[in-house]
Amino acid sequence: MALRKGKWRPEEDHKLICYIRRYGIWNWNEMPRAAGLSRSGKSCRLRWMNYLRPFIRHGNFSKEEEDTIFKLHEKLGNRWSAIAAKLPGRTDNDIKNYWNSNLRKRLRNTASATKLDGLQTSGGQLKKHLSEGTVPKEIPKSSSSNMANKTDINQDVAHQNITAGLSKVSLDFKSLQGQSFSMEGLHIREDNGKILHPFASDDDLLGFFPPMQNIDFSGELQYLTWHEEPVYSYNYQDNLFEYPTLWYDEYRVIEENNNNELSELSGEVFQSLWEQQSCPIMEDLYTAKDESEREGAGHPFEDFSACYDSNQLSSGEIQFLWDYPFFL
DNA sequence: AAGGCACCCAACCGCCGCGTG
DNA sequence: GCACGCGGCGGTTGGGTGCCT
Repeated sequence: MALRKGKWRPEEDHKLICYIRRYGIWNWNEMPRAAGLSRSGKSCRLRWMNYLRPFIRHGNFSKEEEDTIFKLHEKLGNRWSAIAAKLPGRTDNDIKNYWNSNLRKRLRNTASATKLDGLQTSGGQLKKHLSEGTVPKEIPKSSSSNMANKTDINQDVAHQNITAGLSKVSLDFKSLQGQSFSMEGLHIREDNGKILHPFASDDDLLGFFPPMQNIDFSGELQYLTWHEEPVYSYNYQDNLFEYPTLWYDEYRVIEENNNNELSELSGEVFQSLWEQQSCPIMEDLYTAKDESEREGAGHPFEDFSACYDSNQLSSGEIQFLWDYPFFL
């Protein structure tokens, strides 16, 4: 099949995010096929690394970030990935683009202004910087205290990234009976002996699942983002975990009333994209198993039923291991 | 209104380093 | 030591958009 190129469609993003959240990143070249994507592995990797993975921010570079980029670029040159490593949430591609479209231009202006001033340009320093495109911008002294605060915040974010790097939860199997939970904070809900389905209104104990038709999108749609929140429920009648794939949508609608006043409406929507399907939780346990057991399988998890042992489950401990963090 | 132009940025391409057999 | 495959990186491209004439 011919590989698709160009802009990523929303449904392709859905597929990639869903796949990585369930199975993690195991091989970029094989992944597109397993995820049902007609994309190259490189394209998938790029899309994930630059746009889809958690904690990515786009646009609106702060003054502190700009200063940091200038400073690091002076020190490191065009090593965008090294610069990005110092700016949590920013990708090398974003920084590179921002540099090429904004900062470099500003730098040139600053450089010419300096030249015109006829001021001391020590030795061939400016010439060297200009040829390398690395003329440093002066860092305002007044920003030093702000920088210190920013650094602290960034360190916190970095710490969050590290601690979220591997999600691991152990639970006694029996304690899960009759309950539904998600990996995000383990939101446990009693189901009174019924199999939970988040869209069944009588199960909506916390009011988290407004039906789609009650959401008013009549205003100008400012943005509509989404992320998947996997919610498992354990069906103890059939001794199966069920894995209804959910999409947790965040939306924001800006509306203008008769007085030309803008008001904002925001909220959340849960939506199930596919039929609820039975899925032994072992599918995820399999991620922790020996790589060699996957050999020969067209898909690393297609043979997950081999390690599904209900006897062991009903008396043992459930352990969830994820290669990738769940979104906070 | 239409064409030309510059700019932005998402995505592609080619190269390189590293790990593995 | 060598070949190969994969992932990462930086340079570059090209489509979309907005501004100017």
